[in-house]
Amino acid sequence: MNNSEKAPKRLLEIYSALNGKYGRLLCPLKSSNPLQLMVATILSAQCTDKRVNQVTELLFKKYRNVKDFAGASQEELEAIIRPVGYYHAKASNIIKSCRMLIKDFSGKVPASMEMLILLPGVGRKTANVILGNAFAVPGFPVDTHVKRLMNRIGIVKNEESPEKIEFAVTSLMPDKYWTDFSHLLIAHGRNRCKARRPDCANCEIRKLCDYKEKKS
DNA sequence: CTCCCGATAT
DNA sequence: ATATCAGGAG
Repeated sequence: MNNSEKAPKRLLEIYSALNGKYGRLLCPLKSSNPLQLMVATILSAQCTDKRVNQVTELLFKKYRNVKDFAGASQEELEAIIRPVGYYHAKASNIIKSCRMLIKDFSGKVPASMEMLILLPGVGRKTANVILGNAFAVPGFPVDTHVKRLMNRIGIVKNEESPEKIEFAVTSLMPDKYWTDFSHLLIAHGRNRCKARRPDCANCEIRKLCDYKEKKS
């Protein structure tokens, strides 16, 4: 018994309390391969996964592989992804990233953080989504939900950077839990611990959380 | 730090 | 009308 065994206790209790409450854990982004997951995750910035999935259904019929995306017309790609917002930057990043995949990565999405974040439009959050969901490599993506919940629960204080939150959680929890834990936090953030009107009265982890709902 | 940006909920 | 959504780049 040492400190490294005691430290993860609180996060593992949260994990256990949430596990199974939101059905089977699935990646919210519909995709059937690493390339599609990379594209879908680039599109997901500041947009609901529901809308991303609506767009990708059409998108993946028109563009079926890395070469299709690398040779895509900027205008045609923008027209398809427009509903997700930031369409100019996202279309540009997808085309540039796929050209880089062909030029520098043998046409394949790399399975390492250092390589993934070299791709335009791919930061640590997107890279961790790809690692965890496409390659089964341990990754803990910190999105808006994870950031909000980790602050409310009290794992971190006062809106620390996503990177600090990522390192705080990954240092307190065995890597085998990271990907599933991120899915649990996202599901909980969407259904219960919402940004606007958190349902603390019915919260499964009320006892494990520092946040108290304000009564107006 | 600002900017990028459309669709939905409140 | 405003806040929010699986963020990232300059």
